[in-house]
Amino acid sequence: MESSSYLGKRKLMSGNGAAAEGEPPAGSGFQAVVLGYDGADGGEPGAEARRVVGEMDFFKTEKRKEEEAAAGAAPGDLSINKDDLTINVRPNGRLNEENKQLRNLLSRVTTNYNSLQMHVFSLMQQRSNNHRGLGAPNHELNVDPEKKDQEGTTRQFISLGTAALSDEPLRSVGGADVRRGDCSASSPSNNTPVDYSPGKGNGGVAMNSKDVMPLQAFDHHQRGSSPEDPHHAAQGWLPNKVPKSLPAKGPDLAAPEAATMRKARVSVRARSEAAMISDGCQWRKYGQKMAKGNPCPRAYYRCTMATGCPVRKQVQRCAEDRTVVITTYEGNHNHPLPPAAMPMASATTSAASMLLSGSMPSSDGSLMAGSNFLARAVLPCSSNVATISASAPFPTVTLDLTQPPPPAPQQPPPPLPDHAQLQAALAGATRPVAPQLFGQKLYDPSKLSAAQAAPGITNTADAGDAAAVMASDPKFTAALAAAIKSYMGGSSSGAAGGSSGGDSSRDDKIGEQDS
DNA sequence: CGGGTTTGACCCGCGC
DNA sequence: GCGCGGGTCAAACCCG
Repeated sequence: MESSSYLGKRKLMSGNGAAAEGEPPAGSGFQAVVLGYDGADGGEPGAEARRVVGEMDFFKTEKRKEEEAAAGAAPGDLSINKDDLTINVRPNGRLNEENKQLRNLLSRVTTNYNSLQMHVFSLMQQRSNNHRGLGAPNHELNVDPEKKDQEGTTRQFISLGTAALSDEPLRSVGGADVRRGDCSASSPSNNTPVDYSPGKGNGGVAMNSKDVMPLQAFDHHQRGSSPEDPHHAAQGWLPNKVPKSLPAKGPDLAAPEAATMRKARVSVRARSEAAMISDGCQWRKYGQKMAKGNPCPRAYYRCTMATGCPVRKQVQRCAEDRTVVITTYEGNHNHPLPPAAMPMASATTSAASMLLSGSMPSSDGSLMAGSNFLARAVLPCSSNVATISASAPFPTVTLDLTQPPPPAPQQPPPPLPDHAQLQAALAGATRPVAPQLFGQKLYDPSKLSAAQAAPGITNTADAGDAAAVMASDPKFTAALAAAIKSYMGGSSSGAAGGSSGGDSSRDDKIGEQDS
């Protein structure tokens, strides 16, 4: 194992080296989560990272919702207010804990939803500006770069909040001793304005509304798995073999659950001619292998945005339809997240976290039922986009963006000129929707050309933008949540995870077919 | 020359 | 115990 990581040796040697594997940038105490960095902008991580995005305090809103939910909830009650939607669930009394989880779930979903929508909004705005020239006269959305930056930062906060929120329940899931009641304390939803200074409740990383946002992760392996294992903590990314080969890594460490959580994956299916969709992150290919049952090779990538980033992803074309690229994410980033990577990051993070929290062994039917109900109520627009693989070894959320969307749920069209195209993008994510219009450039139009002219990075332009689009799709998140809920319900009813098979990303999926 | 990719070997878990 | 398949390693190679 002392081989450290490949990255450490090869690429990160300078900073991390075999010896320098002190600790992940974000520290091992908590897990910063991010998915993605704009690789297309590639070569300029610093510059990219420096881009500031706007800011908007969604946490307050989020917190308010939570508070409302909590306040309105008499002991034994769960009241959830979302806009005009009110859900009252009256569990059997012993579900308080689960109520908390539900609230967290709701928060995550809601926040993520908002985040994604904001991002889409931003995309459209950017697109609009780009097309009309940045000086588009007093369009209400046409703001100067600085303001844009602020907005972007806001978005980051949003996503950060999502991640942070999503983290807590996971901890609950992960450890028996989790600080369940700790949720509010460690999440950004404190009284104080969002403050991510180091050492603050969320174990945070100083952000100061600048640059990229570190996200707390749903990935527990580092935080949860073994604080007492310095190597792991320092390692950054854990070779799969580690957990596998350490079955009893601390008999007292709730190994099975931890292992399961650690392995949660989020798979995204999208049509793309490019070899790989760009999700805003920089990746380094470290292997390729022919997978059984698929003539197309599977490529293995590792995030290279930061030393020791544990995130990996697999890219493979679908055997049945080679126009479909299946990207499977695993792990959480341990470094700040650039704006361009936020959509995918938040989506996948939420997906994994929801899945993980939902797969809680102690879950009983009532929780499942409640969750399902919740999901359907809050996310009425969910379609059969998200599915969850019940096949072992690891729970995998599959977001299928290749399928035609169901009858379009009415979405209040933003008063934007090019809204039609965006709508199309959101509706389908099936076609290479105006790929050149969206994507990583959104936060800094001036970088557009540079970004596009950045070859040599494992990133592809068109597919990448398409990915950004799909990741921005509210349905993306909604369907995901619904699918997870559905999955959870199925699991609780005893039909859980009953399959086996080779391709973990495709077989035996329990999908969200209704709603 | 630095950084990324390729590719065969190796390790490990799992099923038979 | 053995074989298979997934995942990773790391030397060799490629490229700008």
